[in-house]
Amino acid sequence: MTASFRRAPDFDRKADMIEATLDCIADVGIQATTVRAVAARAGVSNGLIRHHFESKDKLITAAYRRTIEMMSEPMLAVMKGPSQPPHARLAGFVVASLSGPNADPRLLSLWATFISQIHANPHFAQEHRVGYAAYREATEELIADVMTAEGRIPSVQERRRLAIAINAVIDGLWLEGCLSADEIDESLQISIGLRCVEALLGVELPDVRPEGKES
Amino acid sequence: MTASFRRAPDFDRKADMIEATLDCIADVGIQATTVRAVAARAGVSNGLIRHHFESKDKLITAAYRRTIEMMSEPMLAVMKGPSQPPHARLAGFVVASLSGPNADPRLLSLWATFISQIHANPHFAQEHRVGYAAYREATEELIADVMTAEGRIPSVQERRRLAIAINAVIDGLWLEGCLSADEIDESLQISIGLRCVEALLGVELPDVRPEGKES
DNA sequence: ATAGAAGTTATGCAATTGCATAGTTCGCGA
DNA sequence: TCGCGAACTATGCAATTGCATAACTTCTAT
Repeated sequence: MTASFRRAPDFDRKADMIEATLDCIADVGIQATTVRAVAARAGVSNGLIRHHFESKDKLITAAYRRTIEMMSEPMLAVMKGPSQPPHARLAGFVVASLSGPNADPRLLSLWATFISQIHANPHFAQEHRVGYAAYREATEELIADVMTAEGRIPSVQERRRLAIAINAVIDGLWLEGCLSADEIDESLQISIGLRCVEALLGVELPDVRPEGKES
Repeated sequence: MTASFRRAPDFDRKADMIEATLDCIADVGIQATTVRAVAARAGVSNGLIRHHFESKDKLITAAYRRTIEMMSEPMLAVMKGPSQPPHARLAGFVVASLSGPNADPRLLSLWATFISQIHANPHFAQEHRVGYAAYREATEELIADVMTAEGRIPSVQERRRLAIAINAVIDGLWLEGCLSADEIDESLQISIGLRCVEALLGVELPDVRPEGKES
């Protein structure tokens, strides 16, 4: 009966559990993601999860929030990163969206899991709406900056139309890339993305390589 | 104890159960899609499902196959429909992919559910691979025909690159459209899709309206 | 030091779930 | 018409699951 344990010191154990939840969902699917399975992965007792999260639903919602956070990271890095000319910034965004951690098929599994439940779970719908609005907002800004630098100030409708189109291209390429990561070359995916954006905006973008290493 | 029932006559009761499964998944999510829930929706006893399907897993797999079938329908309609000039054919494909039954958010829920399980369930991976290969194959053909009609015969790499890009645009727009069906206008989505394809191929496409009604 | 608060484990329970089994009813061919 | 196979229902069971509870351990404030 001796329950010897070490109390989680600095880092937050909650984060551990959320990470274990994501691992579980990505590995065995949402159906097999039980409280016990998550606890086993996190290396804690199942009771502890209940101690930190009000319910399983709250745990899953937290996992969704974390997923949105992960997917937004490349975008935020570009927005908050060192100030660059608009064209380089947009190109950097495209590259970041299609490579690095974002190109991980695991992320697609997670994303699809939550998206599939948006209609069934009202909490998810809210999380999604907020996250996606911010995403499109940012894209619109990136695009508008490029157009303005070209001397072609877009109307509100034009801004929106371009943002929808470019987001669609990037999302679609991300999807395809993750779905067949073994057949499709990542750099090909990136160059297609850049060329599409160039074609849609009628501009020329600088050549940017992943990880910020420029040629 | 009286178990009065009508035997399913002409139409296949299996199809009923698959449809009920899809309804269930779309409405309440894969987690709440139990054999009993499906049986209730189909208006049959839960034992009957087991009678027609070897296991729940087989039922779900059948539901996935049906989903792929539904999503491929517009594509097949264009491919097998009345022979049209290549440009009209491609435009018709874009329109069909972004409107009609394909634009239903319910379809996105179903698709996302299965996609999210591809990694966890080997059967799904197989179903996906086959279905998607056929899809890309067909797109490549449509595109190649257009390019050939323009007198610009594309190389194998060029064909593939264009197919990936155009598929990505269509998939991405479909995604966005389904995800925010209430905010985004369907016809705007279609016109963006057509303009994107035009930009990517460097061609001009005829104006096509949904449901095959040309203007 | 020491008490109290919070982290953590172990265990149990009622509800659910997939599947099995036995029995009932229907339709069709001989 | 009659019998037999298949469609169908009803019921039960073992395993699982989310959650509750009780007990124990560690940390921190005083």
